[in-house]
Amino acid sequence: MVAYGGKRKISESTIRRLSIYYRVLSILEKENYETVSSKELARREKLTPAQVRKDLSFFGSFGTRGLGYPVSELKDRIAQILGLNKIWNVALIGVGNIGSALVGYKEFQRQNFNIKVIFDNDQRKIGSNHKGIKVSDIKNLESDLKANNIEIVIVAVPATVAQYIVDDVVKAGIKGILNFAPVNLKVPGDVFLRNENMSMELEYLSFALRNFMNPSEMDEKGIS
Amino acid sequence: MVAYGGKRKISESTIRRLSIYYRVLSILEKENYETVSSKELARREKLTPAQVRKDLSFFGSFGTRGLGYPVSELKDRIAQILGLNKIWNVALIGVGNIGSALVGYKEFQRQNFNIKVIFDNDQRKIGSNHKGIKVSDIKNLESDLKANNIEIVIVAVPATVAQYIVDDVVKAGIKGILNFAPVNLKVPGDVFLRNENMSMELEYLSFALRNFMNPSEMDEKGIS
DNA sequence: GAATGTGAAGGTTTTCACAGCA
DNA sequence: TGCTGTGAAAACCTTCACATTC
Repeated sequence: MVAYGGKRKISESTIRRLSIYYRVLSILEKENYETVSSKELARREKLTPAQVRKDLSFFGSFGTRGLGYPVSELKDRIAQILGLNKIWNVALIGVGNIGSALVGYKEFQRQNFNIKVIFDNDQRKIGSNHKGIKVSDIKNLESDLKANNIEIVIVAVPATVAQYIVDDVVKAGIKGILNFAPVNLKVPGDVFLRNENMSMELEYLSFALRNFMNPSEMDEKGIS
Repeated sequence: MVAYGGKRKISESTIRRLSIYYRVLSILEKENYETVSSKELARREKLTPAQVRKDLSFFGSFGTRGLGYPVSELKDRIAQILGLNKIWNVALIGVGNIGSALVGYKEFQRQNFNIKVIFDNDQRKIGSNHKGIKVSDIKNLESDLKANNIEIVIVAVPATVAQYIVDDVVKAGIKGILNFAPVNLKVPGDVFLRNENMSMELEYLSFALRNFMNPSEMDEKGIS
């Protein structure tokens, strides 16, 4: 949970849904909608209207009774809340399989996450170009992070070395880390660490297919 | 939530944590641990011992009082529960940025998710080889899915075409879909669909860094 | 009339605390 | 004694329902 404005507690789920609202509002804006109701917003993402209203109410009163929410304005407000109204300087460590996919990931760019530096320890990769971004030697980590005013670091290195890398990243003063390695990393109390585990959702599918005949069963009877 | 064994309700979070336990148990097994307590399991992943015990208790009594859980046995039991004790035949649609990263993703292989076929609509890619897997023409989707006994399909195509692709995948009788496109897809009630949204965690970091000085504040006071 | 904003109710998940067993 | 397994309590999250506003 999260305290906001010194008062209200905001759950992780609410923040995740803000991301979703932001995406839908971007689409609605392109489709030239001026306003949108909580009902319509909910329908588009299989949520409930009450949930949408409650989520938004934690941050203020953005709607008009009888009318709904102003699309562009709400989108901008959410961008502000999520911190998407500024460009984030991001560094990527590791241009292996996953790393190179992230470099070209359109969604990051669209949301103002700007990958400015890439690090690797492979001499064959160092100095080369990945979509216009030069690959730096991991040896220069601390100085290059500072030189580029990096605020967020994405770690896409093998699990075996991830902790060492993260230790160095922390030493360089970085406070936000996104980790793709399947390992629980230790960071000091003043560092935000999030993990992205791509096989978790596949495992969930595996569990579901293995144990149930169809999704509705998961809510109801179930089998052994 | 999920009903299991016709009785107990199991939450999505519990299943996600089973994935985590499975990973930790694999490591403990390699480190030659014979048993592990809920306390140690919790410590390694920043959970509580009570949580670990409760999660496991939904599926049976695997531990010994006074001693803990047998590592290898528990690992195997969880594999069974999650359906990881069989090889899953997986197809990947779209070998763009993300798609090509997934082909070589070690974690999938390690957990018995076997990408057998790759589809694309780009003539330059069709026929070529990606890490030993031939890229098929998306036109042959239905027949190739059947010929390879595919059970799970990973969708890694642009958001604009994802719904059309998924419609075809559903028509081919596939019941498990993992979607990487940032869009809410519609599937019939008998199909399991999970979404992987890689920018969501980055947005969460952005929110946290924007609004709080450090993680502990998120649980306590908070600022505006 | 239509749709927000929000206390209160209802439901779910986590934590507590302890009985029970090796 | 040490640690599991589990009802009960606490914390948390979602939904309801309605007063309020445009």
